[in-house]
Amino acid sequence: MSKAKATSIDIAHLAGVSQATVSRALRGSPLVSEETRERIRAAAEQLRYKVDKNASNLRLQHSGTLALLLFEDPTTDGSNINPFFLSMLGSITRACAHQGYDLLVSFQQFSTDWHADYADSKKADGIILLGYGDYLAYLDRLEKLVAIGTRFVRWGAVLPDQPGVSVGCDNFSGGQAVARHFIEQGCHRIAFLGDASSHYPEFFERYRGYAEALQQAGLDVDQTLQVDAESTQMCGHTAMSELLGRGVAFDAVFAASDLIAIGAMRALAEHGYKVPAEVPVAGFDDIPMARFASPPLTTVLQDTRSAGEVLVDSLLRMIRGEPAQSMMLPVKLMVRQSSVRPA
Amino acid sequence: MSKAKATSIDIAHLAGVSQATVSRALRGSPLVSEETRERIRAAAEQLRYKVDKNASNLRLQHSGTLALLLFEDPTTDGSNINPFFLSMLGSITRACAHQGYDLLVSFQQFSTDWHADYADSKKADGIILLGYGDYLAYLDRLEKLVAIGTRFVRWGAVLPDQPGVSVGCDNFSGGQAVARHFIEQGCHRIAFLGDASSHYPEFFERYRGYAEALQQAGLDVDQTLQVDAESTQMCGHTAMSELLGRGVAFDAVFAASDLIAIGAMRALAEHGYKVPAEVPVAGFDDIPMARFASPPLTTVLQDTRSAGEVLVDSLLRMIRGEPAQSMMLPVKLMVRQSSVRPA
DNA sequence: CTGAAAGCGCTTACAG
DNA sequence: CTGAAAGCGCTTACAG
Repeated sequence: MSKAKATSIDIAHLAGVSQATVSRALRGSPLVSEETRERIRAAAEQLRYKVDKNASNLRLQHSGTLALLLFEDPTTDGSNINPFFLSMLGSITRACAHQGYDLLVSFQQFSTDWHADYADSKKADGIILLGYGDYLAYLDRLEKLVAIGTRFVRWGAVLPDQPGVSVGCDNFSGGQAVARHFIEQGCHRIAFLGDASSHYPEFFERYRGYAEALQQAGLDVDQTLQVDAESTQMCGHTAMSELLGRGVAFDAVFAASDLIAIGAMRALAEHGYKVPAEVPVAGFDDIPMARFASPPLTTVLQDTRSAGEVLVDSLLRMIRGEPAQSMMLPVKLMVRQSSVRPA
Repeated sequence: MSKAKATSIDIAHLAGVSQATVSRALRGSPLVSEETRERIRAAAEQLRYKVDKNASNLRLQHSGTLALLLFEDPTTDGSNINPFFLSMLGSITRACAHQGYDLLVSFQQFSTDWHADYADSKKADGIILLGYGDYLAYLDRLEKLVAIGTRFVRWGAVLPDQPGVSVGCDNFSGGQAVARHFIEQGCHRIAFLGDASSHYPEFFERYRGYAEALQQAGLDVDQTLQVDAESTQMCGHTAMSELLGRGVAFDAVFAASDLIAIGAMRALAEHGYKVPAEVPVAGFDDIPMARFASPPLTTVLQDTRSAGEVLVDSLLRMIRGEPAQSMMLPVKLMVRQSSVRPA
């Protein structure tokens, strides 16, 4: 199609210098005279020369690339990615660009033996782990990663004694804020839709915050008001139907994620309940569609923008051999119509 | 942290063979006896060996990687990526994984001199171009890409005589379908919100489809019913306000994208108009939040899933040196509440 | 300030 | 079926 790509030798010939000098000039070494450098730059431009990254990386023993591994729970229908992760992906991409790193994106089946392939094969200098799934099943993989010295950060619940570095939001406070918001409006029997066990620590923290708020208000934490659900609309719909089927009284619904909340609202509507007049509802995440739900969904904002920056910064710090710690990001209750009973 | 990564030489020593044989065995060459191969596989596993991609790629002169360049219009607020592109990104990622390719994701300022850096530097074997922006300004870059033999596909309007390979949906038919849907309900003065010039060919095709449907129905195409807007909610809001300010009569609104439609619906609500009772509205794209808009938004589905597959397949075909052509994907009108006047 | 040379870790003709 | 050797295109100590 077009003649083969120019190499540094071609530039050297054109500029009348050695190949080594071309490399130095282009990498900005101070050992090259301005005059020579200019000549080389011109030659490089003329031949549309670009440093071969494979050769350069091989020599430098690094890649200038970060890998983002997106885990998806295999139980989801697989056709659409959770919008929360998509927006994390957007912010991580931006943060990488800012730092001059490339970002390799990959979906992983939770079952595959993914650990460290990217790092071991030198395709990436470090790894960002993103996604839900059974945390306990995932834990020993993390430990293995730490053991072999792979640099990685993960997004998720930030708990004591975790392997590696984690970045997550303050799920506990978020759960607390939602529960308090309902309690302030006089709700006493607040249902919780979402898994609440150490298998899903993010949801569990939200649940713990919710339970704490109830107890502080002198309210019971009633197990029959909790229904397991993973983060999809369908699960939300199912869980809500399940709750309605139980026949227990409740006066508010706290869904562990926005997708669950949206599914739950649909179930409520199908059963003839009015949100928020009869049942106030709140979610968690503040995905883009939350504000466009009907009614607009009260939720807890996870700031994906700063989350992406913190993830990338922490990882880069580890790559440079600097210390990096786990970090918990603040959340913010976004009160919208779905949770506010008309006066 | 941990000892240096194992190389093929380490494996060779361990397995008692030459380094060349290790390479052959691991690449599945038939020139290696099963017995030897097994021994090597075991040694590799024991040392947790992974082929160094930089070395391998350098030798093989390819990268096994595709680059996705996401252009964003610099006039948007920059904090959030268009959800439509996000879902394209999701589907492209999946398609790449399917084909065993890695995906490098990068945001590009429309102004930067992006062309072919990824390909020239051998970081990627081919490029996928995604994003709006002034098409005319972008055209000569495409031509340059073609000239230097870069393999790429772009998502966008599929027009005659375009440089390179394009994949896009049938915007014309989509626009036509929306207009007809309104006309069937007796609407005569359908406003169009969105740019309608060759600078934005996707919107323009939608507009042309709309105009064609009007003419076929014997209706006027009234220029005062068209308002420029880029694909953001804010622009939609502004455009709708502008239209209302003009004081011209209209009985339906066709927004060139869902984001525009959602912004327009908010403006309509602020001005006291009921959708769809007083003004039916439709959008384009079918982004996830469309069905959760209030009322749920009638729109034109672009099948991002197959779009991603077609983009990746076409690019891979080009990389293999096979012929690849531009392709137009079918669309589907999704009728929801926002466009249907109550009887 | 510049050049000759070694070497990063692979893959694959070439020879056996 | 296996090994010795060349070479992919860089970067950087070493020598001048």
